Amino acid sequence: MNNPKLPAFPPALRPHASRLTYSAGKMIFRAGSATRWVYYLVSGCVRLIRRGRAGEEIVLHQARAGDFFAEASIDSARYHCDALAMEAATVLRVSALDLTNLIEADPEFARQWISLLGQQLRAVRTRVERLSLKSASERIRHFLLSGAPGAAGYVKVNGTLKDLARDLGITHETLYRTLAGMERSGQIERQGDGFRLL
Amino acid sequence: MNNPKLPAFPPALRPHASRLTYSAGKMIFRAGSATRWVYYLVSGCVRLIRRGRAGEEIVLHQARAGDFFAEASIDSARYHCDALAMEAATVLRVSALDLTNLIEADPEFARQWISLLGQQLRAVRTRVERLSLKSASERIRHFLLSGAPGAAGYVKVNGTLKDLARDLGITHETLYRTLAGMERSGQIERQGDGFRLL
DNA sequence: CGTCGCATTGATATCGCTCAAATCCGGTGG
DNA sequence: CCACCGGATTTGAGCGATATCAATGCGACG
Repeated sequence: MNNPKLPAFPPALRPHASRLTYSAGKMIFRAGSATRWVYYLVSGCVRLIRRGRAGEEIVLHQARAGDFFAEASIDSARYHCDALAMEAATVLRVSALDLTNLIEADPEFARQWISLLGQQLRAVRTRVERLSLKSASERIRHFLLSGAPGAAGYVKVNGTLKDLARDLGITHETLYRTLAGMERSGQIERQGDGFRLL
Repeated sequence: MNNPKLPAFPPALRPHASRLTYSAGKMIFRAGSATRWVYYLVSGCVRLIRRGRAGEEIVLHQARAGDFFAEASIDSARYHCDALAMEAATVLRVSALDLTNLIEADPEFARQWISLLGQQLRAVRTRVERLSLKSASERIRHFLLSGAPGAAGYVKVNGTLKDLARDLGITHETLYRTLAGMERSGQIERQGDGFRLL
Protein backbone atom coordinates (compact mmCIF):
# COMPACT_ATOMS: atom_id res chain seq x y z
CA MET A 1 0.00 0.00 0.00
CA ASN A 2 2.54 2.59 1.00
CA ASN A 3 5.91 2.87 -0.65
CA PRO A 4 8.39 1.13 1.65
CA LYS A 5 10.91 3.88 0.91
CA LEU A 6 8.40 6.52 1.89
CA PRO A 7 10.25 9.19 3.84
CA ALA A 8 8.73 9.54 7.25
CA PHE A 9 7.28 12.65 8.75
CA PRO A 10 9.75 13.69 11.43
CA PRO A 11 8.33 12.71 14.84
CA ALA A 12 9.59 15.92 16.35
CA LEU A 13 7.28 17.88 14.06
CA ARG A 14 4.17 15.84 14.78
CA PRO A 15 2.95 17.88 17.77
CA HIS A 16 3.00 21.01 15.64
CA ALA A 17 1.30 19.55 12.58
CA SER A 18 -2.34 19.73 11.61
CA ARG A 19 -3.91 17.39 9.09
CA LEU A 20 -5.82 18.86 6.15
CA THR A 21 -7.41 17.52 3.02
CA TYR A 22 -7.88 19.19 -0.34
CA SER A 23 -10.04 17.92 -3.17
CA ALA A 24 -8.70 17.67 -6.71
CA GLY A 25 -8.21 21.04 -8.34
CA LYS A 26 -8.05 22.98 -5.07
CA MET A 27 -5.43 25.67 -4.59
CA ILE A 28 -3.36 25.13 -1.44
CA PHE A 29 -1.54 28.44 -1.60
CA ARG A 30 -0.92 31.14 -4.15
CA ALA A 31 2.17 32.93 -5.35
CA GLY A 32 2.55 36.20 -3.51
CA SER A 33 0.77 35.20 -0.31
CA ALA A 34 2.72 35.19 2.93
CA THR A 35 4.73 32.05 3.67
CA ARG A 36 3.14 30.90 6.89
CA TRP A 37 3.16 27.14 6.37
CA VAL A 38 5.31 24.26 5.28
CA TYR A 39 3.58 21.13 4.01
CA TYR A 40 4.12 17.40 4.01
CA LEU A 41 2.14 15.36 1.53
CA VAL A 42 0.61 12.24 3.10
CA SER A 43 -1.27 11.13 0.01
CA GLY A 44 -2.28 12.47 -3.37
CA CYS A 45 -0.38 14.70 -5.74
CA VAL A 46 0.44 18.40 -5.57
CA ARG A 47 2.05 20.57 -8.20
CA LEU A 48 3.99 23.76 -7.66
CA ILE A 49 3.21 25.91 -10.65
CA ARG A 50 4.13 29.20 -12.17
CA ARG A 51 2.51 30.63 -15.23
CA GLY A 52 4.33 31.91 -18.28
CA ARG A 53 3.35 35.06 -20.12
CA ALA A 54 1.07 33.14 -22.44
CA GLY A 55 -0.65 31.62 -19.41
CA GLU A 56 0.93 28.21 -19.88
CA GLU A 57 1.65 26.14 -16.82
CA ILE A 58 5.25 25.64 -15.78
CA VAL A 59 5.56 22.81 -13.28
CA LEU A 60 8.37 23.72 -10.90
CA HIS A 61 7.90 20.65 -8.76
CA GLN A 62 5.54 17.76 -8.44
CA ALA A 63 5.18 16.47 -4.92
CA ARG A 64 4.00 12.93 -4.20
CA ALA A 65 3.25 11.07 -1.01
CA GLY A 66 6.17 11.44 1.40
CA ASP A 67 7.45 14.72 -0.01
CA PHE A 68 7.63 18.03 1.73
CA PHE A 69 6.74 21.05 -0.30
CA ALA A 70 7.18 24.78 0.21
CA GLU A 71 10.09 23.69 2.38
CA ALA A 72 12.43 26.23 0.79
CA SER A 73 10.07 29.10 1.46
CA ILE A 74 10.45 29.41 5.19
CA ASP A 75 12.97 32.21 5.02
CA SER A 76 11.32 33.92 2.12
CA ALA A 77 8.52 36.37 2.84
CA ARG A 78 6.14 35.14 0.13
CA TYR A 79 5.45 31.99 -1.83
CA HIS A 80 6.89 32.24 -5.31
CA CYS A 81 4.49 29.82 -7.00
CA ASP A 82 1.01 28.32 -6.74
CA ALA A 83 0.40 24.96 -5.09
CA LEU A 84 -2.37 22.99 -6.72
CA ALA A 85 -3.81 19.64 -5.64
CA MET A 86 -3.95 17.48 -8.76
CA GLU A 87 -5.75 14.66 -7.00
CA ALA A 88 -7.45 14.64 -3.65
CA ALA A 89 -4.60 15.31 -1.25
CA THR A 90 -3.99 14.89 2.46
CA VAL A 91 -1.28 17.05 3.93
CA LEU A 92 0.33 17.75 7.26
CA ARG A 93 0.80 21.45 7.74
CA VAL A 94 3.36 23.02 10.06
CA SER A 95 3.76 26.71 10.69
CA ALA A 96 7.02 28.22 9.55
CA LEU A 97 7.48 29.63 13.03
CA ASP A 98 7.17 26.25 14.73
CA LEU A 99 9.60 24.84 12.23
CA THR A 100 12.27 27.46 12.78
CA ASN A 101 11.82 27.15 16.53
CA LEU A 102 12.30 23.42 16.32
CA ILE A 103 15.37 23.87 14.16
CA GLU A 104 16.93 26.07 16.81
CA ALA A 105 15.82 23.89 19.71
CA ASP A 106 16.57 20.43 18.34
CA PRO A 107 20.02 19.98 16.75
CA GLU A 108 19.23 16.47 15.60
CA PHE A 109 16.15 17.73 13.78
CA ALA A 110 18.16 20.58 12.27
CA ARG A 111 20.57 18.04 10.86
CA GLN A 112 17.72 16.03 9.37
CA TRP A 113 16.17 19.12 7.87
CA ILE A 114 19.46 20.13 6.28
CA SER A 115 19.78 16.63 4.90
CA LEU A 116 16.32 16.95 3.40
CA LEU A 117 17.12 20.28 1.75
CA GLY A 118 20.31 18.79 0.36
CA GLN A 119 18.38 15.94 -1.22
CA GLN A 120 15.93 18.37 -2.77
CA LEU A 121 18.78 20.45 -4.11
CA ARG A 122 20.45 17.48 -5.72
CA ALA A 123 17.15 16.36 -7.23
CA VAL A 124 16.50 19.76 -8.79
CA ARG A 125 20.06 19.95 -10.10
CA THR A 126 19.49 16.60 -11.75
CA ARG A 127 16.46 18.08 -13.45
CA VAL A 128 18.53 21.04 -14.61
CA GLU A 129 21.03 18.59 -16.03
CA ARG A 130 18.22 16.81 -17.87
CA LEU A 131 16.74 20.01 -19.27
CA SER A 132 20.19 21.02 -20.49
CA LEU A 133 20.23 18.07 -22.87
CA LYS A 134 19.04 19.07 -26.30
CA SER A 135 17.49 16.00 -27.84
CA ALA A 136 14.35 14.27 -26.65
CA SER A 137 15.98 10.84 -26.67
CA GLU A 138 18.85 12.04 -24.50
CA ARG A 139 16.40 13.45 -21.96
CA ILE A 140 14.49 10.19 -21.89
CA ARG A 141 17.69 8.23 -21.45
CA HIS A 142 18.78 10.58 -18.67
CA PHE A 143 15.41 10.19 -16.99
CA LEU A 144 15.66 6.41 -17.11
CA LEU A 145 19.24 6.45 -15.82
CA SER A 146 18.73 8.91 -12.98
CA GLY A 147 15.33 7.54 -12.04
CA ALA A 148 16.53 3.96 -11.96
CA PRO A 149 17.42 2.65 -8.51
CA GLY A 150 20.78 1.24 -9.44
CA ALA A 151 20.68 -2.15 -11.00
CA ALA A 152 17.62 -3.16 -12.92
CA GLY A 153 17.28 -0.22 -15.28
CA TYR A 154 13.53 -0.45 -14.90
CA VAL A 155 11.71 2.80 -14.17
CA LYS A 156 8.04 2.97 -13.36
CA VAL A 157 6.32 6.08 -14.61
CA ASN A 158 4.13 7.79 -12.07
CA GLY A 159 1.16 9.49 -13.60
CA THR A 160 0.51 9.88 -17.29
CA LEU A 161 2.99 10.11 -20.11
CA LYS A 162 1.70 13.60 -20.73
CA ASP A 163 2.92 14.57 -17.28
CA LEU A 164 6.25 12.94 -17.97
CA ALA A 165 6.52 14.92 -21.20
CA ARG A 166 6.03 18.14 -19.30
CA ASP A 167 8.65 17.08 -16.77
CA LEU A 168 11.09 16.39 -19.59
CA GLY A 169 10.34 19.72 -21.22
CA ILE A 170 9.01 18.28 -24.48
CA THR A 171 5.54 17.97 -25.96
CA HIS A 172 3.63 14.75 -25.41
CA GLU A 173 3.57 14.07 -29.16
CA THR A 174 7.36 14.19 -29.30
CA LEU A 175 7.58 11.94 -26.26
CA TYR A 176 5.30 9.31 -27.85
CA ARG A 177 7.17 9.44 -31.12
CA THR A 178 10.62 9.30 -29.54
CA LEU A 179 9.64 6.47 -27.20
CA ALA A 180 8.24 4.51 -30.15
CA GLY A 181 11.43 5.12 -32.11
CA MET A 182 13.67 4.09 -29.22
CA GLU A 183 11.63 0.94 -28.77
CA ARG A 184 11.85 0.12 -32.47
CA SER A 185 15.60 0.55 -32.45
CA GLY A 186 15.92 -1.62 -29.36
CA GLN A 187 17.14 1.05 -26.94
CA ILE A 188 14.30 0.64 -24.47
CA GLU A 189 11.53 -1.79 -23.68
CA ARG A 190 8.04 -1.08 -22.40
CA GLN A 191 6.88 -3.04 -19.40
CA GLY A 192 3.46 -2.22 -18.04
CA ASP A 193 3.51 1.39 -16.92
CA GLY A 194 7.27 1.66 -17.01
CA PHE A 195 10.32 1.28 -19.19
CA ARG A 196 13.57 -0.62 -19.19
CA LEU A 197 16.77 0.76 -20.59
CA LEU A 198 18.68 -1.82 -22.62
CA MET B 1 14.24 37.42 7.56
CA ASN B 2 17.99 37.37 7.67
CA ASN B 3 18.53 37.53 3.92
CA PRO B 4 21.78 39.35 3.45
CA LYS B 5 22.30 40.56 -0.10
CA LEU B 6 26.03 40.43 0.40
CA PRO B 7 27.02 36.85 1.05
CA ALA B 8 29.54 36.66 3.83
CA PHE B 9 31.50 33.76 5.14
CA PRO B 10 29.88 32.81 8.45
CA PRO B 11 32.19 33.88 11.30
CA ALA B 12 31.40 30.70 13.19
CA LEU B 13 33.00 28.68 10.39
CA ARG B 14 36.17 30.71 10.20
CA PRO B 15 38.16 28.76 12.79
CA HIS B 16 37.53 25.56 10.83
CA ALA B 17 38.34 26.95 7.40
CA SER B 18 41.57 26.73 5.48
CA ARG B 19 42.40 28.99 2.59
CA LEU B 20 43.43 27.45 -0.72
CA THR B 21 44.12 28.72 -4.20
CA TYR B 22 43.67 26.98 -7.52
CA SER B 23 44.97 28.19 -10.85
CA ALA B 24 42.75 28.38 -13.91
CA GLY B 25 41.79 24.99 -15.26
CA LYS B 26 42.53 23.11 -12.03
CA MET B 27 40.14 20.45 -10.81
CA ILE B 28 38.99 21.07 -7.23
CA PHE B 29 37.19 17.76 -6.82
CA ARG B 30 35.90 15.01 -9.06
CA ALA B 31 32.60 13.23 -9.33
CA GLY B 32 32.73 10.00 -7.39
CA SER B 33 35.33 11.05 -4.85
CA ALA B 34 34.37 11.13 -1.18
CA THR B 35 32.63 14.31 0.03
CA ARG B 36 35.03 15.50 2.66
CA TRP B 37 34.85 19.24 2.09
CA VAL B 38 32.51 22.11 1.56
CA TYR B 39 33.81 25.22 -0.19
CA TYR B 40 33.29 28.94 -0.13
CA LEU B 41 34.52 30.92 -3.09
CA VAL B 42 36.43 34.06 -2.07
CA SER B 43 37.42 35.11 -5.57
CA GLY B 44 37.46 33.70 -9.06
CA CYS B 45 34.99 31.44 -10.77
CA VAL B 46 34.23 27.75 -10.32
CA ARG B 47 31.96 25.53 -12.38
CA LEU B 48 30.24 22.36 -11.26
CA ILE B 49 30.19 20.14 -14.30
CA ARG B 50 28.86 16.82 -15.44
CA ARG B 51 29.59 15.31 -18.81
CA GLY B 52 27.00 14.01 -21.23
CA ARG B 53 27.42 10.85 -23.23
CA ALA B 54 29.02 12.71 -26.10
CA GLY B 55 31.47 14.26 -23.65
CA GLU B 56 29.84 17.67 -23.76
CA GLU B 57 29.99 19.80 -20.65
CA ILE B 58 26.81 20.34 -18.69
CA VAL B 59 27.20 23.23 -16.26
CA LEU B 60 25.15 22.38 -13.19
CA HIS B 61 26.18 25.47 -11.31
CA GLN B 62 28.54 28.35 -11.70
CA ALA B 63 29.85 29.72 -8.43
CA ARG B 64 31.18 33.27 -8.14
CA ALA B 65 32.77 35.18 -5.30
CA GLY B 66 30.61 34.88 -2.20
CA ASP B 67 28.98 31.57 -3.14
CA PHE B 68 29.30 28.30 -1.35
CA PHE B 69 29.60 25.22 -3.49
CA ALA B 70 29.30 21.51 -2.81
CA GLU B 71 27.10 22.64 0.05
CA ALA B 72 24.43 20.06 -0.79
CA SER B 73 26.90 17.22 -0.73
CA ILE B 74 27.56 16.98 2.97
CA ASP B 75 25.06 14.20 3.56
CA SER B 76 25.88 12.40 0.35
CA ALA B 77 28.77 9.97 0.32
CA ARG B 78 30.31 11.13 -2.96
CA TYR B 79 30.42 14.24 -5.09
CA HIS B 80 28.08 13.94 -8.03
CA CYS B 81 29.90 16.32 -10.34
CA ASP B 82 33.32 17.79 -11.09
CA ALA B 83 34.38 21.19 -9.74
CA LEU B 84 36.61 23.10 -12.09
CA ALA B 85 38.30 26.47 -11.51
CA MET B 86 37.58 28.57 -14.59
CA GLU B 87 39.81 31.40 -13.44
CA ALA B 88 42.37 31.48 -10.69
CA ALA B 89 40.27 30.88 -7.59
CA THR B 90 40.69 31.38 -3.87
CA VAL B 91 38.48 29.26 -1.67
CA LEU B 92 37.84 28.65 1.99
CA ARG B 93 37.50 24.96 2.65
CA VAL B 94 35.67 23.45 5.61
CA SER B 95 35.47 19.77 6.41
CA ALA B 96 32.01 18.24 6.22
CA LEU B 97 32.53 16.91 9.74
CA ASP B 98 33.29 20.34 11.21
CA LEU B 99 30.26 21.71 9.43
CA THR B 100 27.84 19.10 10.76
CA ASN B 101 29.30 19.49 14.23
CA LEU B 102 28.78 23.22 14.07
CA ILE B 103 25.23 22.74 12.85
CA GLU B 104 24.44 20.61 15.86
CA ALA B 105 26.29 22.85 18.30
CA ASP B 106 25.18 26.28 17.11
CA PRO B 107 21.44 26.72 16.50
CA GLU B 108 21.92 30.18 15.08
CA PHE B 109 24.36 28.86 12.53
CA ALA B 110 22.02 25.98 11.69
CA ARG B 111 19.31 28.49 10.91
CA GLN B 112 21.66 30.47 8.68
CA TRP B 113 22.74 27.34 6.88
CA ILE B 114 19.15 26.33 6.27
CA SER B 115 18.46 29.79 4.96
CA LEU B 116 21.39 29.42 2.58
CA LEU B 117 20.18 26.07 1.29
CA GLY B 118 16.71 27.52 0.78
CA GLN B 119 18.15 30.35 -1.32
CA GLN B 120 20.08 27.88 -3.42
CA LEU B 121 16.99 25.77 -3.89
CA ARG B 122 14.91 28.71 -5.03
CA ALA B 123 17.66 29.79 -7.41
CA VAL B 124 17.89 26.37 -9.02
CA ARG B 125 14.10 26.15 -9.31
CA THR B 126 14.18 29.49 -11.10
CA ARG B 127 16.64 27.99 -13.52
CA VAL B 128 14.35 25.01 -14.06
CA GLU B 129 11.53 27.41 -14.79
CA ARG B 130 13.73 29.19 -17.31
CA LEU B 131 14.81 25.99 -19.03
CA SER B 132 11.17 24.96 -19.28
CA LEU B 133 10.47 27.88 -21.59
CA LYS B 134 10.72 26.87 -25.20
CA SER B 135 11.76 29.96 -27.11
CA ALA B 136 15.08 31.73 -26.80
CA SER B 137 13.47 35.14 -26.41
CA GLU B 138 11.28 33.91 -23.54
CA ARG B 139 14.32 32.55 -21.75
CA ILE B 140 16.15 35.83 -22.20
CA ARG B 141 13.15 37.77 -20.94
CA HIS B 142 12.87 35.42 -17.97
CA PHE B 143 16.56 35.85 -17.22
CA LEU B 144 16.24 39.62 -17.29
CA LEU B 145 13.13 39.56 -15.10
CA SER B 146 14.43 37.12 -12.49
CA GLY B 147 17.95 38.50 -12.51
CA ALA B 148 16.82 42.07 -12.11
CA PRO B 149 17.02 43.36 -8.54
CA GLY B 150 13.53 44.77 -8.39
CA ALA B 151 13.05 48.13 -9.94
CA ALA B 152 15.41 49.20 -12.66
CA GLY B 153 15.11 46.27 -15.03
CA TYR B 154 18.81 46.53 -15.69
CA VAL B 155 20.79 43.31 -15.49
CA LYS B 156 24.55 43.19 -15.66
CA VAL B 157 25.92 40.08 -17.32
CA ASN B 158 28.74 38.42 -15.44
CA GLY B 159 31.21 36.74 -17.71
CA THR B 160 30.85 36.37 -21.43
CA LEU B 161 27.70 36.11 -23.50
CA LYS B 162 28.84 32.63 -24.45
CA ASP B 163 28.62 31.65 -20.81
CA LEU B 164 25.19 33.21 -20.57
CA ALA B 165 24.09 31.20 -23.60
CA ARG B 166 25.12 27.99 -21.89
CA ASP B 167 23.25 29.05 -18.77
CA LEU B 168 20.13 29.68 -20.85
CA GLY B 169 20.47 26.36 -22.60
CA ILE B 170 20.88 27.78 -26.09
CA THR B 171 23.84 28.13 -28.43
CA HIS B 172 25.75 31.38 -28.43
CA GLU B 173 24.81 32.03 -32.06
CA THR B 174 21.14 31.85 -31.20
CA LEU B 175 21.69 34.13 -28.22
CA TYR B 176 23.45 36.78 -30.33
CA ARG B 177 20.78 36.63 -33.00
CA THR B 178 17.88 36.73 -30.58
CA LEU B 179 19.40 39.60 -28.59
CA ALA B 180 19.93 41.55 -31.80
CA GLY B 181 16.35 40.88 -32.87
CA MET B 182 14.93 41.91 -29.49
CA GLU B 183 16.97 45.08 -29.60
CA ARG B 184 15.79 45.87 -33.13
CA SER B 185 12.17 45.39 -32.11
CA GLY B 186 12.64 47.58 -29.05
CA GLN B 187 12.14 44.92 -26.37
CA ILE B 188 15.54 45.37 -24.76
CA GLU B 189 18.40 47.84 -24.71
CA ARG B 190 22.10 47.19 -24.40
CA GLN B 191 23.99 49.18 -21.81
CA GLY B 192 27.65 48.41 -21.40
CA ASP B 193 27.97 44.80 -20.31
CA GLY B 194 24.32 44.49 -19.40
CA PHE B 195 20.79 44.81 -20.69
CA ARG B 196 17.63 46.68 -19.84
CA LEU B 197 14.18 45.25 -20.36
CA LEU B 198 11.78 47.81 -21.80
C1' DC C 1 -23.98 5.02 -24.73
C1' DG C 2 -21.92 9.59 -24.73
C1' DT C 3 -18.26 12.15 -23.22
C1' DC C 4 -13.81 13.25 -21.74
C1' DG C 5 -8.98 12.82 -21.56
C1' DC C 6 -4.96 10.01 -22.74
C1' DA C 7 -2.45 7.74 -26.37
C1' DT C 8 -0.99 7.56 -31.02
C1' DT C 9 0.17 8.85 -35.68
C1' DG C 10 0.32 12.11 -39.80
C1' DA C 11 1.48 16.54 -42.14
C1' DT C 12 3.53 20.82 -42.01
C1' DA C 13 5.92 24.94 -40.23
C1' DT C 14 9.37 26.88 -37.62
C1' DC C 15 12.86 27.62 -34.50
C1' DG C 16 17.26 26.66 -33.13
C1' DC C 17 21.45 23.86 -34.13
C1' DT C 18 25.39 23.20 -37.07
C1' DC C 19 28.94 24.57 -40.01
C1' DA C 20 31.26 28.52 -41.84
C1' DA C 21 33.40 32.94 -42.25
C1' DA C 22 34.45 37.73 -41.01
C1' DT C 23 35.38 41.15 -37.44
C1' DC C 24 36.64 42.85 -33.06
C1' DC C 25 39.35 43.12 -28.95
C1' DG C 26 42.64 42.28 -25.26
C1' DG C 27 46.86 40.41 -24.35
C1' DT C 28 51.66 39.04 -25.61
C1' DG C 29 56.02 39.17 -27.55
C1' DG C 30 59.28 41.19 -30.64
C1' DC D 1 54.85 50.68 -31.21
C1' DC D 2 53.19 47.17 -33.89
C1' DA D 3 52.29 42.50 -35.53
C1' DC D 4 50.20 38.62 -34.10
C1' DC D 5 47.20 35.38 -31.70
C1' DG D 6 43.29 33.35 -29.44
C1' DG D 7 38.82 33.81 -27.95
C1' DA D 8 34.53 36.38 -28.11
C1' DT D 9 31.27 38.37 -31.11
C1' DT D 10 28.55 38.68 -35.11
C1' DT D 11 26.20 37.34 -39.33
C1' DG D 12 25.01 33.92 -43.15
C1' DA D 13 23.04 29.55 -45.17
C1' DG D 14 20.96 25.16 -44.75
C1' DC D 15 19.09 21.42 -42.31
C1' DG D 16 16.95 18.79 -38.94
C1' DA D 17 14.48 18.11 -34.77
C1' DT D 18 10.67 19.53 -32.42
C1' DA D 19 6.40 22.28 -32.02
C1' DT D 20 1.98 22.75 -33.86
C1' DC D 21 -2.31 21.53 -35.83
C1' DA D 22 -5.19 17.73 -36.88
C1' DA D 23 -7.47 13.28 -36.81
C1' DT D 24 -8.41 8.75 -34.78
C1' DG D 25 -8.67 5.04 -31.44
C1' DC D 26 -9.26 3.68 -26.82
C1' DG D 27 -10.55 3.13 -22.05
C1' DA D 28 -12.75 5.05 -17.92
C1' DC D 29 -16.59 6.80 -15.92
C1' DG D 30 -21.07 8.64 -15.28
